[in-house]
Amino acid sequence: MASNHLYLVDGSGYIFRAYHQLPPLTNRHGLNVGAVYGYTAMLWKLADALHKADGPSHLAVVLDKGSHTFRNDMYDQYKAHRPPPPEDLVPQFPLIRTATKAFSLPCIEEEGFEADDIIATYTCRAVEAGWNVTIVSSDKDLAQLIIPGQVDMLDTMKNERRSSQYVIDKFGVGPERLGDVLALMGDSVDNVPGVPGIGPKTASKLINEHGDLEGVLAAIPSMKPSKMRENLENNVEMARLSRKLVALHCDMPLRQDLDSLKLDGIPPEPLREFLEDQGFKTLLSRLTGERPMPRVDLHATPVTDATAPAAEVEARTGMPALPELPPIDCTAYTTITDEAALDAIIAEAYAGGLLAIDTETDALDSVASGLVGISLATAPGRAAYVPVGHVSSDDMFGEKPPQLPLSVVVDKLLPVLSDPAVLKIGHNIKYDINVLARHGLVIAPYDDTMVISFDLDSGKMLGGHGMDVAASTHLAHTCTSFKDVTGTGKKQISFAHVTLDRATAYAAEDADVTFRLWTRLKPRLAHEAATRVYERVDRPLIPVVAGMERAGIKVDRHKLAQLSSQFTQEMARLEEEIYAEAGHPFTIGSPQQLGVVLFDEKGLKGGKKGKSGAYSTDVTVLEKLAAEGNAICRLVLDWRQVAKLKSTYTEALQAQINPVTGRVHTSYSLTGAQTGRLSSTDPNLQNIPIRTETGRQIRDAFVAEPGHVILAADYSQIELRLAAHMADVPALKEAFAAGEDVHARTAMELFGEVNRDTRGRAKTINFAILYGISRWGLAGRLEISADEAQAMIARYFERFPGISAYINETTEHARAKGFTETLFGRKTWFPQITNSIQHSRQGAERAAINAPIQGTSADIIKRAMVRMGPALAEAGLPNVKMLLQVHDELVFELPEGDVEAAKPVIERVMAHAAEPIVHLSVPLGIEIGTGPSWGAAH
DNA sequence: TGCATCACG
DNA sequence: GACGTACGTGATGCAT
Repeated sequence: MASNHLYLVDGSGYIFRAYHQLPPLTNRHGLNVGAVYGYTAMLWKLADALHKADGPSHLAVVLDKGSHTFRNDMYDQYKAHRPPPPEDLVPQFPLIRTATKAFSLPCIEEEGFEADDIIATYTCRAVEAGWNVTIVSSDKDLAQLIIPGQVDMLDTMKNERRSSQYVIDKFGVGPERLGDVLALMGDSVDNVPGVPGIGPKTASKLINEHGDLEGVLAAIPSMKPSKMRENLENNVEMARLSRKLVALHCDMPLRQDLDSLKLDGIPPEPLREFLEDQGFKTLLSRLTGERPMPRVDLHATPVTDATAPAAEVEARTGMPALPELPPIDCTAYTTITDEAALDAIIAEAYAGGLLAIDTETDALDSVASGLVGISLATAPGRAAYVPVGHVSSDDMFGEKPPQLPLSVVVDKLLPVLSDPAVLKIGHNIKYDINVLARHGLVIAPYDDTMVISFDLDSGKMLGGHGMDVAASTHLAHTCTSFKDVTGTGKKQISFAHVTLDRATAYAAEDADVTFRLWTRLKPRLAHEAATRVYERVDRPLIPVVAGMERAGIKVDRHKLAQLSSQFTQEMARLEEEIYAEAGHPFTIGSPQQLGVVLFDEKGLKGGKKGKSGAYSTDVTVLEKLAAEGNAICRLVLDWRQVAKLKSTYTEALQAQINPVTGRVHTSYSLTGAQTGRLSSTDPNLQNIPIRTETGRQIRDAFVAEPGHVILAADYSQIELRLAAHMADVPALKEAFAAGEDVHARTAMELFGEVNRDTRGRAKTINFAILYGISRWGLAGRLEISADEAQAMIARYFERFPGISAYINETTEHARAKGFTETLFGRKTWFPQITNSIQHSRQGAERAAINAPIQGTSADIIKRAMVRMGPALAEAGLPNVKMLLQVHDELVFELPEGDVEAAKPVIERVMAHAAEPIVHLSVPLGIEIGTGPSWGAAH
């Protein structure tokens, strides 16, 4: 028996939510239609489920009409505090009606009645008739209507069906008692008063104890005296009124009967016209069947139109549009296998003064991999591939393809690669510098289109600044993907096994694309005031970082192995104890299983969180439970720490030791962090433990060669110093100038006394300021109430007035211009800062507050790195090698005998790295330590 | 592949 | 009408 299933769409509720959660979108009339688009896509999805299991057989959209309802007659404050809808949402209301009509769906609205009551009435009628009902809404009031097995709710934005279990999880009572709980809680949005001091937890507790609201009110005299009893006594009538306000009414007059809501598919014509008018192309193409149905990701931010940048750049900077480039043709490239052809392209490079270059290797690691081929481009479309390390491919039956000997290619390229008259262009040229350095080749001068792209557009390019993203953004070109050439997974082959024609098409394209990118991006540097940061900070850093990667750092394998076995024993011991506490073995590393053990089996209270609905078992939760005396939590915390150290550090690090050099060579990304910081991968040497004693032991495995020592030099409190300078805070500047303990000084200003507690709190607040504070966040960190946190922030701003001005000016600038700048002019873009979704926007604001500070710090240490080599050489210390950078720290390896001479040079270079471009009003403090290992140098 | 967790500045 | 609580990273193990 096919049963009827009625879908009731809460259109008014949906549009508010869609407005805040979906990206803004403009139709051809210039109207913002983001919410309408979301609504249209949702209706499409619902209508499309017609006849599917759980899909609708009947459907109606219900809208609010007018603002005065019988609830206002009951309580004049009802919904009184609600702010007027945002300006660009208002014109979308009528479009909702238009959209619904375009789908030929019934649209129900009654003057003087709220959508909720109409939905309730239809639900009751349908239930009486034995139908199933799905209410498409996320309004918690409507959850009162849920009936297990017959009525449920659908949240289309989270793609989540909600049954009575959802109500029980969220409100502690079933749908039939939800009204009583809501009445006690009140609702600040609808201005339902409720009872002060009673939130969801207390409300559900009371209702579960006393049955319903009247039961609770009747029980007041038997309650023991408390603030809560007092609140209840004083608000009996308010509670009764609230109960009436939240109650849903099933007796509204219905103009359309149930059967008239039948859904019979959607006539295409009015819909097509509507979609065309609004410019909803994706939906339109689905309607006309031009393209297979792509999955619409409603949350995706629209990507920059690949053809737009030139015009956009022109509009923004006045830079004239550049001439068109010829189309990219991957079949037009040549494979160079004889000397004459190589000579010819080198001659072209000399003639034009430009040579784009890209190297292909047999692995991703620039220090360990072998050279397979080099591609060269001398003009857009004019590119060639020089294979040098290809071996037999599958279809060549073991025949090695013809190619020039590596030594010949190296000899021929050597002069042009270092010729000052030929600019070499690479995309991530650090990689090529390292690969070619192992064959004695030096590249100079050079440009790097990846770094240029980063210096122009940091924060704008969602997928990073790699070749594929850069090509599609700036050239509207989709590159041949590496995986298309080499395959993927088990079938993946090394580039050395790729046939020459395929290799040429792929590799020469990269050189061609690099050349084209340079023609597009290089001119923008000057027009967008990014030349200084590129030429004075980032470009000169490239060979310096390349050198650090090649140098690597010596790691004591035995020390790591010894730690590993120590950790293994420790874990085994903890495991046993944990299993004993739990009563059975389980996978401790599985947060899911751990959650079951702690919260279901042992009954600890910790609640669920996160959209997956899983229990959270992170440190903050476990620490709290451990402090309450739950032994198992402390054991799990200890186990986690040791497991982390073992898997991420002692084990993985041993595997990363290069068998040839006996050292670990990390790879730094110059474009990975939006603020301008470096990042480190394979392995990440910027997160080696230091905060705990056990973890610190890992640093002891980073050692110097015999006769040498490790020297670590740190900027002390550099970000706080920069904040003091940039926000112009006299009290902080004085403290730094006098060499005082700034956190203590802050504690004095805020609390009037300095002790361990106040200094610790002051330190937290100082950091909070750098990260863009919210009272909620600070409250959580300090374990105080939001009000107290608010008072503390107010006091901070009062004592350090420059700070609040800095925050306001920085966010204002970011909003107006779209980016922030460091003292050296490095830009970071914040496209989300005008996002209509509140939390996206606020996230961008916090990041914008932090970026100038973090970014200036990055600029300074980068300048120190650039100057360090020449300064040491000039001081007669060529054997001092810079190995690592960890954001505010530089790590060196040097002969023992050089230590005393090197210290003042390193100190001076770091302390004065900002000059002469920037003069800081605070000194930069440097702390230096030395020892046989990295651990000992701290 | 996504999520949770945790290592660093 | 609901959200989710500090900035910036990268690596790992589990579960799907």
